[in-house]
Amino acid sequence: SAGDLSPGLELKTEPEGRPEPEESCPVCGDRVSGYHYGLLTCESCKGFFKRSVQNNKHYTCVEMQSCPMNPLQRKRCPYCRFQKCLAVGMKREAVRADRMRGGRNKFGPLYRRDRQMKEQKVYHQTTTTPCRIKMETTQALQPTAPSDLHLMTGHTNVPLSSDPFHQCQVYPSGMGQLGAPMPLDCTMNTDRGLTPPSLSTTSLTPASTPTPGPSALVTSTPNFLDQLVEAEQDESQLCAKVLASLQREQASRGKHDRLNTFSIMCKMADQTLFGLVEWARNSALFKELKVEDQMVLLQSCWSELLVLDHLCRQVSYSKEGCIYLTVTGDIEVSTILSQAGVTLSSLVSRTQDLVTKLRALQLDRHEFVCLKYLVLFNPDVKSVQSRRQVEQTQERVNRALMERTQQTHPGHSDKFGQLLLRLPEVRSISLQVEDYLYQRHLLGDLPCNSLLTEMLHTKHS
DNA sequence: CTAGCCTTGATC
DNA sequence: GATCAAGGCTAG
Repeated sequence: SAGDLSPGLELKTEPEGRPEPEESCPVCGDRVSGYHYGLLTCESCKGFFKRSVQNNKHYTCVEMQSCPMNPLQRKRCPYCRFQKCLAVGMKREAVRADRMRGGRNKFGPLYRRDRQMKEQKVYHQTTTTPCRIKMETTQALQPTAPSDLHLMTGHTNVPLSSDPFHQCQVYPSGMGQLGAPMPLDCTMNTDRGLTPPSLSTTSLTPASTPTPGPSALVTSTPNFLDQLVEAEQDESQLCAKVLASLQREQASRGKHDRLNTFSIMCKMADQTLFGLVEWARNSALFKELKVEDQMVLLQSCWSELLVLDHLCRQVSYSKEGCIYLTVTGDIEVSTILSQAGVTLSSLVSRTQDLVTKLRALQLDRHEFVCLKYLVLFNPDVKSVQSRRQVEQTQERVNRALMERTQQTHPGHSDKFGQLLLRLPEVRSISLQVEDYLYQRHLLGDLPCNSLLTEMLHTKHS
């Protein structure tokens, strides 16, 4: 029609209109065209980010990874541009793997909240008499507002390593859209009460009741190992927990926003971690330790326990050439290797090698439990107070393991020694896992408020 | 490859 | 039915 005023012109000729909702693109400073992949950006950065993620681009910078980003120079270095995109908080998850058009995703509410917050800001700038209704909305929004993880990434130059799982989406069966909308996936986990509590000092304290005298366990009994094994948690229980947690998560998302494999694995790891902490806290041997020692031990070995747990699951359940992932069914190793980046590929193949070795050794449940205890009771952990006690327990389990392997495999050359020789590799893998997870965490890929993140943080702080 | 404009479609 | 963030298309 005759109007034909470009929006830009319209704004310039209307200085006293609304207090300028026009922002500049946080990536390059160009004019924003709307919310794209998590925040307000310009049209070109939207397109650039989409192409980069869709085609799994890996750029390199020929300069110092700090190239200027403005509308004129943004084309020069896609590496720095993409880094900037991630740093300001553009979300890979918002790029659809199935390329489905139209519709909305889980960021809809986020966008609305962001808008409201901006409105509030403007409102407070322009008036000094806040009205009640507005205050109420602000309060309601306050707690969830600044939770974005990417704020913490700042301008770190995390190398854009593997970006494996974003393309391969898995749809666990039975994931309907249940009612109960969750506030926002990146906010507080209100259901923490149902799952084992977090590792913070407060939560560990009440459960630990240092047994005064020598318990039945501590005096050497012939069933020592059996008792340890009995305390193990059931695999099907874990599976149910993971599924429940995944269903909660999926329920809070839209159809377009299916959890990808990486998110699913994070959830699994998180639930497993809860289970492991619970396992330790319920263990009679562990309860005898001071709470502070319990803390530092768990903080030191959680990833090893996680790896060990994974290994045992693979030895027991996985098919040849596949990784058994509890809820997603089997995933072929070759598939992962073809999609994963360097770090993850190496992790997967190292782990698979270990699985092969442990399978050849015919690792059984009793031995696995022993290994877990050996890892947990690590007297070499710095700042352990009752070092002697930890040492003695470790030695005790060690002896039990030795006796058992000699009993059950009298003909086996040295199963005991062979098992112990695997532990350094477990440790090494676990460290690599931590590194990998921390990198993904910095990229904003890890769900916030997970025990996993908490553990990562205590180590890196 | 870039970026402006176009088409889609779940949600409001 | 309007909205508006997804993906698609295509000159440059």
